[in-house]
Amino acid sequence: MMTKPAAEAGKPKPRWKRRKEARPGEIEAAALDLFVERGFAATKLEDVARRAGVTKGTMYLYFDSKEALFKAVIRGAMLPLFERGEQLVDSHRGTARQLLSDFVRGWWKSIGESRVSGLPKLIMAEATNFPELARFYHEEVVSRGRRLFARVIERGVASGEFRAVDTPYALRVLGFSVIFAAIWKHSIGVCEPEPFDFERYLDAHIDLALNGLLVRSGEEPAHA
Amino acid sequence: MMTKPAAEAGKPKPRWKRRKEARPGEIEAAALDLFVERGFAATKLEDVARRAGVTKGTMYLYFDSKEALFKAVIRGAMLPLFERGEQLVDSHRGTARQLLSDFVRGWWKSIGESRVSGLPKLIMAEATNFPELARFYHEEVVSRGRRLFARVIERGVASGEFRAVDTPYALRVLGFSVIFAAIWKHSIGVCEPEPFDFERYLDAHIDLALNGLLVRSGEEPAHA
Amino acid sequence: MMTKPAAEAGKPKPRWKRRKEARPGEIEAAALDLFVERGFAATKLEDVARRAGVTKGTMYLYFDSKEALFKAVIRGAMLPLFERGEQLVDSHRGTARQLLSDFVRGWWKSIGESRVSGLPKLIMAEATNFPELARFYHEEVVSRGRRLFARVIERGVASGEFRAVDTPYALRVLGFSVIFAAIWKHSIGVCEPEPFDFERYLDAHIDLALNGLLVRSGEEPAHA
Amino acid sequence: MMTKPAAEAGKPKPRWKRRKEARPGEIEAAALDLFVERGFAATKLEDVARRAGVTKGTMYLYFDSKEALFKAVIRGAMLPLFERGEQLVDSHRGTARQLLSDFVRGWWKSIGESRVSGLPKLIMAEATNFPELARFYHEEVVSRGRRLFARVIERGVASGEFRAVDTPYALRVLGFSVIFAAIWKHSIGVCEPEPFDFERYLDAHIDLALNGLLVRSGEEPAHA
DNA sequence: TATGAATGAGACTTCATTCAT
DNA sequence: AATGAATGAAGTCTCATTCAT
Repeated sequence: MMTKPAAEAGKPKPRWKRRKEARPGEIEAAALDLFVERGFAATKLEDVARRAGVTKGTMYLYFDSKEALFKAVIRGAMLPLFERGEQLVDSHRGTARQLLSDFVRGWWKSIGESRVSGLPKLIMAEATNFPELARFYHEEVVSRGRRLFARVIERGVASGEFRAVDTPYALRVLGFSVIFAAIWKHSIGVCEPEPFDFERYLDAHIDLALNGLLVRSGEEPAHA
Repeated sequence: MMTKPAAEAGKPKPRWKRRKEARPGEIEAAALDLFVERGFAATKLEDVARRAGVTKGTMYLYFDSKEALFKAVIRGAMLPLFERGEQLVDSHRGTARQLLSDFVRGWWKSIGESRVSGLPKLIMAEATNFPELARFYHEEVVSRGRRLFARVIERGVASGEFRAVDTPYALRVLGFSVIFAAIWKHSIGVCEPEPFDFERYLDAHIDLALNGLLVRSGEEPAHA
Repeated sequence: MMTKPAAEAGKPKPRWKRRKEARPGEIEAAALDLFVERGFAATKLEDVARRAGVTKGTMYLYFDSKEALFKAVIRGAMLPLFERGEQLVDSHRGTARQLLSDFVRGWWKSIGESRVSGLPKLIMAEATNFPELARFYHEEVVSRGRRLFARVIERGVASGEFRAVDTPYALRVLGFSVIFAAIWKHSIGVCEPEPFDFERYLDAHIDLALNGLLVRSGEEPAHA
Repeated sequence: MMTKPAAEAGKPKPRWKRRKEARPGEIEAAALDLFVERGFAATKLEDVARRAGVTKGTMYLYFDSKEALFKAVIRGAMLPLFERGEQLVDSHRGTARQLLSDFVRGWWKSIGESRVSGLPKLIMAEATNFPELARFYHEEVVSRGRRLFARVIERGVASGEFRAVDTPYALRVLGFSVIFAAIWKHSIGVCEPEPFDFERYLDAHIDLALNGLLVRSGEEPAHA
C-alpha cells in the first residue's frame, strides 16, 4: 500500500497523448456503444468522451455536433456490413438450402456477434427523429440487404429447390426474424432471466425457413 | 356523482370541466403517441400536455414524474394485449393451421392496427434505460405471449398436423417476425418510399410458417 | 444578531411572483444597461437575469435567444427616440437659431440624460457583428434624425438666418458631435479624472454651430 | 546575426523561418483589424492567428494572454498617433485658419485612412471593460490631443483671427466630430447604402469650424 | 381542479490556454 | 521557435418540476 513518493517519480506521466488518427475511431466506437445502450437523446457527450478516454472538448475537434457524431457512427458502422454477404452469394457453389443456411449463420457471425449488432435497434429507435438517416439506412442497408436475400431465394426457386413464394415479402419475413435477434440482444435480451440461446434460435430459424421454402414432396417444383 | 343543477349556479361557469376521470387516459394516450414517435428522452412533457389538451402543470396532478408517466403508459397499454388472444386459443375449434392463421391475423387486427402497436418499439428502445419496466414487460407480455404461441404450436403437433419442431425457439422465430412488423411500422416504415403492405406480409408469414411447420408428406408425423 | 426562529415566521415569503407583463420591460432595461456597459459578447445572460430579478430560465420565456434579446433591446429603446424631436420642429415658432438651440438641448434632455444614451455606443460597437440591426438603426434613427436636423438647418437658410452650407454634411458634423457626447458618457467618460461638463459642452456646441451657420454680417444672405 | 551558410546545412530546412522580430508586429496588426471589426470578446484568437499566418500556440510565445495582446495592440497603435500632429503645429507658419484646416486634414490623412482609424471605436467599445487601458488612452491620446488642438485655437485667438470661445469645450466639440468620422467608418459606415464622403465631411467640418471660430466682422477681436 | 410563470440542474458547445511533439 | 491536439472552465439554452394564482 506504499505510495511511491513524488520525488522518486522519474517520468512525470503526461496528461495526454497526441493521437489524431486513432481518435475518431475510438470516439465513434464509444458513441456506438452508448447510443445503442441508451438511445441518442439519453446519451451524454461527456460519457462518450470519458469512455473514449478524452474530454468533452476533444470531441469537437473531430465532430461538429452530437448529431454529426451520430451520423458518423451510423454511416461508419454500416460500411463493412455487406462486404462478406455479397461475396458469399457471389461465390457460393452449393445448394440453395446450403446457401441460405450459410448466409444466415454468416450474417450472425459477422454482425450479430460484433458491436455492429446494436445498429438495428438504434436505427429503429431514432428513425423518426432522423428521417434523413433512416432514408440513408433504408437505401444503403435495407434495400441492399433485400436484394441480396432475394438472390438467395430466387436461386433456390430457379433450381427447383424452393417453392414459388412471394419472394419480396417472404424475404422480409425471414430477414426480420434474423434482425430481430440483434435487436433483442440489445434490449429486452439483457433483462431475460434465462439467457437467450442465439445458436438455437438460428437453428430454429433455418429449420423453419427451409421447411417453409422447400418444395414439398408430391408437389411439382415451381419452375418445372 | 350528483351534478349541481345549473339553475342554482350563480357563479360564472368554470373555464374547464371536471374531467378527473377522463384525464389520465387522455394524457396516457397522448404520451404513448409521442413516446413511440420520438422515444422517451426526446419527448417533451409540454408536447404531451398540448396534445392531451391540458397544460404542463395539470400533468403533475395525475403523474408524479415523467418516468411515472412513462411507466403508466407502458403498463396501461399492455392490458388489452391479451384479452382476445387467450380467448381465441381457448375457444378455437378448427385445425391447428387455421388457428395459427387466425391467431396471427387476429393479433394484427387488434394490436398492429391500433396505437398499441407502438409499444414494442418503445420497449425495445428503452429497455436498457428502464430495466424494471423491461422485466415487467417480459413477464407480462413476452412470457405470456410465448405460452400462448406455444399452445398453438403444441396443439398442431399433438394433432399430427405439425412437425416436432423446437417449439420454444420456433415460436420466437415466428413471433419476432410478427412483432417486427409493428416495430417497422413505427420506425423506418414511415420513411419507406413505397408503402409496406402489411396484409401481404402476414400472408407471406403464415404461408412460410405453415409450410415450415406442417408435416411433410412422406414423413411420419411427430407424435405417431 | 439574533436570527428569527423559523417557527416564528408568519408568512413564508414566496420564492417568486408572477409578473408576466412587467418582465419583458425589466429584462430589456437590465440588458440595455449591461450591453452598454460591457458590450454584447461580454455580457452574460445570467448577469442580465440577476439584475432583472429573475433567473436564467425566465429570460427564455420572453426572448428566444441572446441575439433576440439584443434586437429587442435596440428596437425597444429606439421607439421613443423621435417623438419629442419631431413634435418640436413641427410646432416651433421662434427663429431658426432658437430652434437649433432648443433642438440640441431638448435632445440631450430626453436622450442624453436617460439610459437610452447608451444606445449609440452599443450600436457603434456591434454594428459589424449585427449588420441587419445596423441597417435597421440606420433607417429608423440615422436617416430620420438627419431628415429632422436638415429641416432645422433648411428653415434657417430659408429665413435668411443661416448661410447656404452643404446641409447634408453640415448636419452630420453637428449631429455627430452631439451624439458623441452620449458615447463619451458611456465609455471613456467614466474614466476621466475631472468630470465632463455636458452643459458646458452643449453651450460650446451651440455657440460654434450658430456662429458657423449664421450669415456673417457683410455677407449676403444665402437666399437673397 | 550570422546566418549559417547554406552549403553547410546537411539538416533539412525548417518549415518556418526565424521571424522572431517580425512576428509580434504581424500578430498585433492582425489583432487590431479583428478587434476593431468585432470587438474584444467576439474576436477569437484562432482567427487572429490565422490572419497573422501563425497558429494559436505561437501567439503565446509573444503574448501572455488575450488581454495582454489587446493591451499591446492598443498601446502599439497609439505611438504613431501624434508624431506628425505635434510637428505640424510646431512648424506651421501660416494663419491660424490655415493651420486648423491643415491640422484636421492632416489628421485624417495620417490616421483616418490608416488601420489606426479603428482605434477610437475599439477604445470606446471596451473602455468600461478595460478601465486601465482607457485611462492610459485618456492620458496618452485624449489629453495630448486636447493640448494640441488647444494650441491651434489659442494661436488663432492670440492672433485675433478667432473669437474668444470656451476653448476647452470648443475643442471637444470640434475634436469629437472628427474622431466620430473614424468611428463611423468602422461601424455603421460599412452598412450605409450610399457611401459616406469623408472628404466632403471634412470640408463641411472645417467650413463650420472656421465660421464658428472666426471673429465676425463688426465684432471686436477677442484679445483687442 | 387547473394554470402557466418561474425555477435551476444539466445538457451541448465554444474557446482561451496548455503542453507533448 | 513552432505546432496543433487536448483540455476544461464557462457560456448559452432546454426542460422537468414547482408553486403562486
